[in-house]
Amino acid sequence: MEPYKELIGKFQEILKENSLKMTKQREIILQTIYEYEGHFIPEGLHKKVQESYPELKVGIATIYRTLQLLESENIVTSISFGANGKKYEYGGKDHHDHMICNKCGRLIEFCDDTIEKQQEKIAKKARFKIVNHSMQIYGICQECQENKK
Amino acid sequence: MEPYKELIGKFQEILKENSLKMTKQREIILQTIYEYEGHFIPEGLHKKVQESYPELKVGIATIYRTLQLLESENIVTSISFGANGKKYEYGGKDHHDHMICNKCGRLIEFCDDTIEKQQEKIAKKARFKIVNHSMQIYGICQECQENKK
DNA sequence: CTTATTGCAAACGTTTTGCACGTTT
DNA sequence: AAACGTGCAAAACGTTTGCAATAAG
Repeated sequence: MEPYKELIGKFQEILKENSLKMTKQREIILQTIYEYEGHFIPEGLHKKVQESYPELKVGIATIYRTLQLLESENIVTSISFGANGKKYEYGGKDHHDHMICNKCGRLIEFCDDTIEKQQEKIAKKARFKIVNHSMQIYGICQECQENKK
Repeated sequence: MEPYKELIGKFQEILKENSLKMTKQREIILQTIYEYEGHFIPEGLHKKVQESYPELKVGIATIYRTLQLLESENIVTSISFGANGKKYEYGGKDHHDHMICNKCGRLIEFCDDTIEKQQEKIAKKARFKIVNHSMQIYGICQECQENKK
């Protein structure tokens, strides 16, 4: 995975290009996301940031504003859950999709070239310009199948 | 497409199995969904129901409660838009996935056998039991590409 | 010194809930 | 009669916004 140094350099470039400023908050948020294992929700990120840097009193609004910025730059990606908000993850890994367990909520990652290529074909036919895509398979994960009660 | 008579029969069975009751509201909502062309949001469904049966004063809560029930029985399916709610559609048609225009919000349907089969392969490998799946391709639809400003 | 960014609290839109009243079984 | 469903209003939820104060360029 991309080293943190590279990531923050890329972020600084993006900021410069858009006449935005590098702040302590943005740096901490980026770092916390980079170090986050797996998927997270804005509130969880907020708690982690507050725990690590209580003296800064980072507000939840800043978390949301920064996530918006990072998502628009494809540094993080998100999956929506209707009224239940979004889950985010750091996007520096390879592209992948998710299987989502209906019982325990776990996200299992996968990626598949055949599907990726097929998507491109479909979009081309409809003259649809792909920006992004996501695919979810819902069901029951192996563990929950075994723990059935 | 499945005739309405069959649909309502199926619905009545589901209700009986779960010791739920058939009400005027549930019937009207089911019928309105069946007749809905394309995708809808809960508020739109609510308006349509109210217009057709103003004397019943169906509340938005009943719409949400009924949609929950119908979705859990796979009679409708939904796509989430994070904080922006969900779009629903009647699920009695053949399975299909969506391309979603980031500009105008339009949903374009497609379906593809290659992808469907590939999904099954992937799930089998992970011993994940598929209940459902959904796939979205985000981007810009043809029309919005032409109307670019 | 100009402009962007922040935290806070209030506002927002969607969805859910508590409750007394109605309806279905 | 018992159990479930309803409309209503209020609450809850995740998210966004207005604003005065603060910090970065």
